[in-house]
Amino acid sequence: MKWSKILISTLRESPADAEIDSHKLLVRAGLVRKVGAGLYAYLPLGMRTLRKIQQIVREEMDNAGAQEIVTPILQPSELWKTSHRWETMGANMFKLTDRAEHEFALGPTAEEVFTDIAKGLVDSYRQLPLTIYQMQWKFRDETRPRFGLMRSKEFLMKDAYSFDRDAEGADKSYWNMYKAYEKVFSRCGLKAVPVQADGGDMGDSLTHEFHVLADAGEDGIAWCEGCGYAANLERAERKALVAESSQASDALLEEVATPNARTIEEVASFLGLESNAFVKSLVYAVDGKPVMVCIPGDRDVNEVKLKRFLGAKNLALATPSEVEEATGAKAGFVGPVKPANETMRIVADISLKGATGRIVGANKDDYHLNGVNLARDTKIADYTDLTIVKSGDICPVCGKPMVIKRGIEVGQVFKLGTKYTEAFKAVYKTAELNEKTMIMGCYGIGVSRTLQAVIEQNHDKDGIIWPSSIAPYKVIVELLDPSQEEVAKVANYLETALEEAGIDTIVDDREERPGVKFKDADLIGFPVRVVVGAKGLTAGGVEIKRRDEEKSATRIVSPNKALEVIKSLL
RNA sequence: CGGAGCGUAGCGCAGCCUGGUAGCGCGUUUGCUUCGGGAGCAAAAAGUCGAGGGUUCAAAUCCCUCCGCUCCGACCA
Repeated sequence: MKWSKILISTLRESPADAEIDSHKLLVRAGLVRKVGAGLYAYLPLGMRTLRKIQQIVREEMDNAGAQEIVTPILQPSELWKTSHRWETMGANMFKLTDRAEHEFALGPTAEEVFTDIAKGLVDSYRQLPLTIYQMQWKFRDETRPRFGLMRSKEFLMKDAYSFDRDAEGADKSYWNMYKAYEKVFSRCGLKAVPVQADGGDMGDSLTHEFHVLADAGEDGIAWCEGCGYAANLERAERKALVAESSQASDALLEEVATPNARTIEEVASFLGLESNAFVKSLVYAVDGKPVMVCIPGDRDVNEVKLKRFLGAKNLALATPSEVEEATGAKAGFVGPVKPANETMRIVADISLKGATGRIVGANKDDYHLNGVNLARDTKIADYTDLTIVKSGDICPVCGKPMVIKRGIEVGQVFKLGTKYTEAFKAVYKTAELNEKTMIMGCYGIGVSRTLQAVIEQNHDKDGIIWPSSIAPYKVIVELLDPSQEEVAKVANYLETALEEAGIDTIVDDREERPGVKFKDADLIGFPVRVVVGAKGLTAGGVEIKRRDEEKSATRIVSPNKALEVIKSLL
């Protein structure tokens, strides 16, 4: 294919609205073009790579025994009302009505549709297990789309759903998909690591996310170099060590005036103490009731863990007036010792169990309490893991210190149990003629996000470095002097030979100076570059080099040997 | 949704404070020269200055309203 016949437009400068390298390169290399916030058009080069990723996903799904179907983007509200997600997902969905006032959503995911299909089409245990999947555009009303394709309102997702007779079968389906995902990402040239994740509203607890480690990632991951433990910070645990008391355990309660010192740092510097001597107390509004949460002063609450532990539907920090009503003091001076609302539930982080000699808010403006023994002085109902893991925390598996990394989530596998099949009454007949509810799993890959993640993980200062499996074209032939007959002849010969060998090739036949062509080739990142020019031909042939090699690695090869050499480099 | 910033040619920006006929670089088109890592010269096309309203003899510039975009935060099956 000739460059001059393809809609390619590269930019010398980065677009002003791009922050991270992969986003800048997507636009500069002419792969996509922004249509609106979180909305992108895929241009010919971007489209080619997107299709190659899709093809890899498709092949691995098929290899894993999954069957491809496609379901409508426009989904009737009834399905969502059946699972009650019309309300719970509510604001994240694009909802619309037709002229007859029937309600619809643009599908943000498709558990409901697939469950409904399984309910309708699966009658017998003989039809199970079944895994069906689709690749379809998904829509989510993100409050803040960002980073190009990374978080957009419309994106391409592969979603698969498994239906099994029993828990054992569901387990098998889960790990089958898990393995297929490892293959997908490795074939795309990505180093993606599976990490334990939180199930959110989706179902029971077994779930893994596949992350591409990158500083630009939006998720934090606790990572143990020692044993390979990896978990999303939403879920990550640590070996909880009860922090040593900085003061005598039999210290008596003492009220200290701390005027205008609200934050832990302010009080600490006021009293000349370390922040971990403090117990941070926060009041949450949990399904309409106040709950106080106590954690070590140098830590943060993990609201995901808190929400799960409390079994809460809605959870948010209490408003200033709610805080005063519950404790009798303004935020900054609240604590677990005798709050105004004596029946308020108080929960504490596991690392505070048995803690003594602490400082807490006194539930009285401008005062704190020193010498607090939590067991003696408070009515804390539960001690459980409620904090966000920090760098240096102890791995719950092997006991070594962990580090925090950033990751881009490119896929997730979930065990759903019967959450949807029960709601839809998706049952099958067993051999004994009983009715049984199918056990479900769901498995997603962000196809368009994967495209960008590959760039984030494979680029340098000059541009993208495509893995050859998903490059828009595997080979670029730089025809340096299109007007010179001999040079053009060699380039045409190579184009034909490569295309006949099934290798996508683009010939840069533009009337541009060599420097421009080299810069563009590096920017777009074709895996192999073949330079055809008078100088090289005089020196013995064409010049071949991989994108990830230095200039000095260039090979000079006679045109009739070029195909062989190129194949060995892909 | 809270906080901050931006909107001027396809892209990147200046001009705005202090109102007076719209500018620069890149890209595009034409011609000549050049030609191995983003060439030079000459010429040209391209903008209702985000939209609407107001103040003024006069508004890109001052005021009001709205819209869009970006960043930080909250949110994120």
